[in-house]
Amino acid sequence: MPIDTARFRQDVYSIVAAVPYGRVLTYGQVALLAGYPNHSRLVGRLLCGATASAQLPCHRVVNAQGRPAPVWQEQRLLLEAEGVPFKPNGSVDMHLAQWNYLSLLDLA
DNA sequence: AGTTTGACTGGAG
DNA sequence: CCTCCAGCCAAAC
Repeated sequence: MPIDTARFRQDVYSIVAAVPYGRVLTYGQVALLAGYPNHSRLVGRLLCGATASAQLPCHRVVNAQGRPAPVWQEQRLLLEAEGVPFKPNGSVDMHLAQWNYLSLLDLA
């Protein structure tokens, strides 16, 4: 089953745009929610071209280890400014910051 | 049309 | 915790 790139891109944007302030998602999670589990790299590709768009909080997307993009140091500053919990080694504390359906309970 | 690339991932050392 | 490696797959070259 081939991938619907146009729809995939649209879904990725919608998902990322829905991430609450101070919360993060992983590339794999976005790909999964968009309906294509093994396309985490494609998510990264799309967001790379979306950095210019201030409408999209693409800085709230990190890799599965909670590590920000090595080639984009500004991302860490943006996250810290939102109060995202970082561990001493420089990676996000995913246990606290990752956005999932359970996180919806905290927003109440 | 074939090869290389990468804002990924999970596991191994 | 760190780096390295193989698997991954559409996009870019």
